[in-house]
Amino acid sequence: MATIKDVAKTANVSISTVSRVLNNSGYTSQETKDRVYQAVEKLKYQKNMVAAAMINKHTATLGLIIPDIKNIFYGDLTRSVEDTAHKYGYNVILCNTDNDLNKEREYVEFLIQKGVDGIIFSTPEVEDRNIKELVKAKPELPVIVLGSEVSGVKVDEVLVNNFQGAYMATEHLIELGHENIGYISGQPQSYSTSERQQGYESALRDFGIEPKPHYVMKDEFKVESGYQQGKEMLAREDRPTAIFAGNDAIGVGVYQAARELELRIPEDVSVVGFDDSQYAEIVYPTLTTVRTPIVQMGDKAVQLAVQLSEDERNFKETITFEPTLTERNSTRALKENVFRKVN
Amino acid sequence: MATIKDVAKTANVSISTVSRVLNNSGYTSQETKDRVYQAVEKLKYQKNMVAAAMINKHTATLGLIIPDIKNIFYGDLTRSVEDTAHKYGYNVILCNTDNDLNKEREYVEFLIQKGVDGIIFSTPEVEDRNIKELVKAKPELPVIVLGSEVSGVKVDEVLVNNFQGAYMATEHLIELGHENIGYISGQPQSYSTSERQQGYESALRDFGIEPKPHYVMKDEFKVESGYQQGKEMLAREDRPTAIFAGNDAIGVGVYQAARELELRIPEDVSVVGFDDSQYAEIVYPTLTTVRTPIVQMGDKAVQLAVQLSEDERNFKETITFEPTLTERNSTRALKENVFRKVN
DNA sequence: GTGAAAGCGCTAACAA
DNA sequence: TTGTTAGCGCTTTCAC
Repeated sequence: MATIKDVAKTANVSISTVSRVLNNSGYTSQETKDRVYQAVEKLKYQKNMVAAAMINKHTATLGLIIPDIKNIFYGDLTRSVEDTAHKYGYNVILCNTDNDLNKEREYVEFLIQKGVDGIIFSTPEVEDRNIKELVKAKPELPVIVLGSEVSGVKVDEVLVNNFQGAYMATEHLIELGHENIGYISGQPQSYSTSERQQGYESALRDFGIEPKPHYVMKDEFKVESGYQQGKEMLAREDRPTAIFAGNDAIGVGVYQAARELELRIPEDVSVVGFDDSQYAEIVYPTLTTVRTPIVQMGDKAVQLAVQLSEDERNFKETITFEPTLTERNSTRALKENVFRKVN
Repeated sequence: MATIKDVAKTANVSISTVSRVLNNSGYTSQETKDRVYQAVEKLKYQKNMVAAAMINKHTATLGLIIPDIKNIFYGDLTRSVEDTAHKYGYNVILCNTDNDLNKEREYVEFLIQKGVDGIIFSTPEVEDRNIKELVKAKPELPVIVLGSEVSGVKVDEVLVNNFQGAYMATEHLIELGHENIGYISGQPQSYSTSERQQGYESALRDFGIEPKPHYVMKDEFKVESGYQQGKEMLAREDRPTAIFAGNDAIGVGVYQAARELELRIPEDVSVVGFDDSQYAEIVYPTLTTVRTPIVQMGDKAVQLAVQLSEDERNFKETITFEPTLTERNSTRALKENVFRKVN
């Protein structure tokens, strides 16, 4: 592979001149510029970025840490992150942790050794000690947390308003006349799970409905988990007439459970999901769900990372995006709405 | 950040000694080893891999080029690739091209400048000029093509037997008594599309059924495309009683089309997909589909890339994996099977 | 405007 | 067994 030396030689200039024209730094005459570009062309020279990175301390690479790319939510997120990164001239190294903090730590170390310019975490844990340690150990490294808050340290966060989303979902159901509304969600220790629960309960109370503890179940943000929990909740004597699922995958699991119990959706049970992932449009009936503006969020996270690494600004900010409700066909009016907002 | 110099200083040895113990190369006494490790511990030293890479010409990074990570097929694939890469101590840089060859070229250049140790292409194009150019320009760079053949150049390929998979799908349908079987598939120029078509037609012929050209449609490997094509094909007077979809996404689109036309699956129309992606288990009824051993394929691709980069072996090989049929609930017997294999 | 030279952090001869 | 030294390919002062 041709190096800068080769270019210098064939262009009959010094390597510093080559560097200058290629990086547009310092003065160079048009004539030498031309000569250099010709040489570059001729030798098909490509800059060795690892050599450059050694000096610049800039690798144009971002790390993205997620639980699992097979999960379509993270597919959408990753695509958005990669797209904006690419727009800014960065690449992204993908890391799947399966929510395993040890695996995550390994990845973080590796990324640091490789000199990435920033790390974007999209991990559902509130108590992520890796993030805390990292932020303390390397305060100059841009760290963006996407989708959840981390307790105890200040980092840049880009969030969706989970409370509001859950509130909207629940409110929608209440306005349709539902009173017995279940909440089936994912990891109990996850930020989203608890924020959404608060929104759900808050909506219930605001309409004068007392939340029932046995209408709340939590396990994992997965189809299988939604199925198991759904089967249990829908098999109850006093089964809810509507279920607010912590995410779309759980919603899909609830569909399966309902089908097994010969309950029709939405006739016998309404369901609302969260995320507005691809699942929502693929299932039948299509799933009413809370839309997380995932593309904008991924975009913003990368923007922050890039700014942090290039401008070295350093105020930790929290940016919250507002969700919207996407109404489809998995909910229906139970009866005329008898509930009115009391608070 | 602590450098090797700092470690050398606090351990009271030379930097080459530090390098030796950290890389387990050459002789070092236990005592110095201990001292070095202590210093490393104390300073929380992490090796700067970009400096090392400059000498080694080894970045422990692989590039993975796919059309779109949002497509769940590539989600599964990417996960498998990343997992094995991680097992071997490599990271993967993800690149989404949207099948845009210009975008792909950009990525390839970037990856080369960053000195990746290999590139895995999973692009559906047979005529990918980027791959051809790359292989010619840098024959020493490990290039693995995953899931499709590239005409005109020798590269390492890991494939699924598309012909056989399509044959099995079609045969399954024929054995169920279907004669009028449609084939709705993706990009006409894609390797998979044509291989699968051949398997489909071959099965038909082997059972004495003449393929009908108007039962074959091709557009894109997407839900929407399956829906549009499905609507058209199922609206025909002589609509097929079964459809072999080029992949699961198309199969899902066919479901939607059938629903719109008030055709029941599998009562009125049977459908078989390809890939055995997550979609297959989520839709209702669950989708019978040809299972691509995607995990093993991703795994193998990485193995090859790693071997190629570390051992510098260099025989271009083609590894073909055999698909299997996963029977679920989207197909049913039309009548007693009247077809017998004639060839 | 341009070139010489130092040095980024590390590895690998080569000496000792 | 350990240290000295020469680079890897590039950027960037600092002279000229």
